[in-house]
Amino acid sequence: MLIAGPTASGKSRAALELAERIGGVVINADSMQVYREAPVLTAQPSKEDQARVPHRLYGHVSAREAYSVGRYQADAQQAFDEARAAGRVAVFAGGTGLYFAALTEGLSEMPPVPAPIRAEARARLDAIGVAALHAELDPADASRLRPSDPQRVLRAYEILRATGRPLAHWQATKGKPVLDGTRVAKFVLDLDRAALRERIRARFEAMLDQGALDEAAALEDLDPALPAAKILGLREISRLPRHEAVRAATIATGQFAKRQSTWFRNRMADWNWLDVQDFGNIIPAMLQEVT
RNA sequence: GCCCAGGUAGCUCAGUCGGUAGAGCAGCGGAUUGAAAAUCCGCGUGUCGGUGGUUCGAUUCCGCCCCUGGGCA
Repeated sequence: MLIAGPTASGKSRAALELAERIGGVVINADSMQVYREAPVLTAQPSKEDQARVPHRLYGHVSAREAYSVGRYQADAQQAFDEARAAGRVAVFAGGTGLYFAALTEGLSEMPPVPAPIRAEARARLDAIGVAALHAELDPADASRLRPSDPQRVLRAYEILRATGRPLAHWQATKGKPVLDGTRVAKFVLDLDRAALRERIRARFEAMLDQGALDEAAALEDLDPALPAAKILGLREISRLPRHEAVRAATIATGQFAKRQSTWFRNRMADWNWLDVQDFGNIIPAMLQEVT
């Protein structure tokens, strides 16, 4: 069972209650909840909640590592296989559209890029700029990537350097989805933007009272190039007084929620959409889909 | 009470020598293949405080009123 939804929409709670009812195991599908050092800031399920039902892939890697969709796909595959072997239903819950794509659509097979090449590519990007790096790409990649998109241009450059072939070549191959051949029920939790923003604000206030400042302090020296450095609220907490941090983090998180919604609305249009406004109906609606 | 400054987009402000206005932020829409809580693309959403006057035409000029901030009493 797949439960997607924007941040603060109540996915974790829904997944927990559903898993309890059907003897399932909750598997994380969120790119930031994998980091062990920031359970509060990334809104991971509490220790108590995780004790009620088996949870997988929450805080299972260090924020000082560079995690990725590729690693997620492998981790998710293993967690899923183990759930099945144990005779349990896998309940994937999270807000990362790309991770769900890895589960249901699969990623292209691609060789890993060695760390030295990644470092070198990054240095070159910093040295000559995105547009110039874009000009060095294979035409197949250059034509489909904007010269203003540093992240994708960098990725294409890395792959070209590491494999000698353009990214487009690899992306033309289709990999096997984690849930290939599995019968899945897919749900998107929905809530109107204004209400969501208010929940985000209230949740951030609560995070500050539950140790978010200590988490932020402990990650003060984190390499800004690492994915975990992008955890929402991290920068705001360490640089601003409380009320300004709340305001800034709420805005940043609301903007993120909007991007999530765009993905869900356009890429998960055929999923089962449930309004979180009346949370009581969600679990029954999900159970009805399963039986 | 008097004097000064100001009232323009959700916010902070620019501007129109009279021809109904534009930036940043916020917001909205879209893309999304190993950094995805990332990265990128697109879109001004407005009784120009109110009301009279002058004018072909007023957000702009003039009068009065209201509101905000500062100063003097």
